[in-house]
Amino acid sequence: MTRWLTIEEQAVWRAWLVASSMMKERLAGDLETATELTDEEYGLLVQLSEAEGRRLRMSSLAALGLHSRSRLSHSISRLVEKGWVTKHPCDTDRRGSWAALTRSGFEALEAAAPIHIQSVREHLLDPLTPNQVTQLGQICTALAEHLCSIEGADTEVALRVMGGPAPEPAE
Amino acid sequence: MTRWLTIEEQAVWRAWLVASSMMKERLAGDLETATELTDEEYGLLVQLSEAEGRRLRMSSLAALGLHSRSRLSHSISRLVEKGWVTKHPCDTDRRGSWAALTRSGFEALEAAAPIHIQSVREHLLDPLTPNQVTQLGQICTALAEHLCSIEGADTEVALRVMGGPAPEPAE
DNA sequence: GTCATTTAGTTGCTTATTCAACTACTTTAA
DNA sequence: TTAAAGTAGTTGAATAAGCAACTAAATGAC
Repeated sequence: MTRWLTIEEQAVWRAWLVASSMMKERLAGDLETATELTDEEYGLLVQLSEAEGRRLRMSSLAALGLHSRSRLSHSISRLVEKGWVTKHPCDTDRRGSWAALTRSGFEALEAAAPIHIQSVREHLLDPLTPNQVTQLGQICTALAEHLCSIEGADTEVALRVMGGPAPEPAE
Repeated sequence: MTRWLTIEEQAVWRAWLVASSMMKERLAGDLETATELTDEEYGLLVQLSEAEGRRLRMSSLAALGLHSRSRLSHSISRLVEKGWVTKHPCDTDRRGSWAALTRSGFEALEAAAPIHIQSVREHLLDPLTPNQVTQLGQICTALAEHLCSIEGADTEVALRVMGGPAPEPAE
């Protein structure tokens, strides 16, 4: 027998659903209207910018959970066409290849970062009390831990790595 | 000058990002492996099921914020092909049309609902303390209110209406 | 060594999403 | 009453995403 949601549980679930979907849409919108990067591109470039040598193996990039392998391949090709990323072969494993951030990719990212940060502040942090911000951090960490454990992913990696906010403002 | 995020703020933002994207993916996955409905289809059918007479005008459906107008048109066509929805013209406004849930659409939804509820419990509610569930509800409501106010949407409608969990178990 | 497996990554095909243009109807207002 | 503007919804072409099949290299068992 199914245990249905109580009114309160339903309200929490719907609030979560609405907030998370609107948030995603809003942040993507802000980014895309004010910069030359889409949300998706921003995410990938951030990953590259934060990696050692500003480059990552395709597999590592895929493992961050942003994309399926094939989607990543397609997306990176587009970034290469735009001149923001270059690819070169890996010499320790000749199947592999590196995706590396170019100068102009980094500049695009630098230009976009303030917009993005501002947007996160305005829509996520500022509407909440300082207490709520703390609570939200704990709650989302707990949820992420649960979800990572289920699919055998490493929470530390997921939280350190995904969808970060900014490249270092200076080199 | 950009005011960058503190370490703590960054952690909150990333935890939110990771949790919300993994949650979405997980719930969609659970639904799609255990039922004949995709996440998107489920959302649309739920809306119809909860509406007066189990039907809605295309415009109302679009206004719920799930989809753009054109995407909705395409999606509904697919649902019609699958026999879960029918369309008929509106007589008070001859530009308009109704999308109505069919018997078999309702049955598909009924079959899927317990899976979905179970999934929401398991991944969203159960990993949190009762206190955290309450806090999360308040936080997400605040965020939804903020986001709705920005885009002139009605929070009440958004929270009442979007992506609900279930049709009534019996007629 | 060599054959089977696994891993890295790409490609092509199908399906879905977006964007802009379009039809058709309604409303406003002169 | 009729022209202008707005609203409801669809369509088609372009772009992106997802899936399955594929190449190529590495690993592992014997």
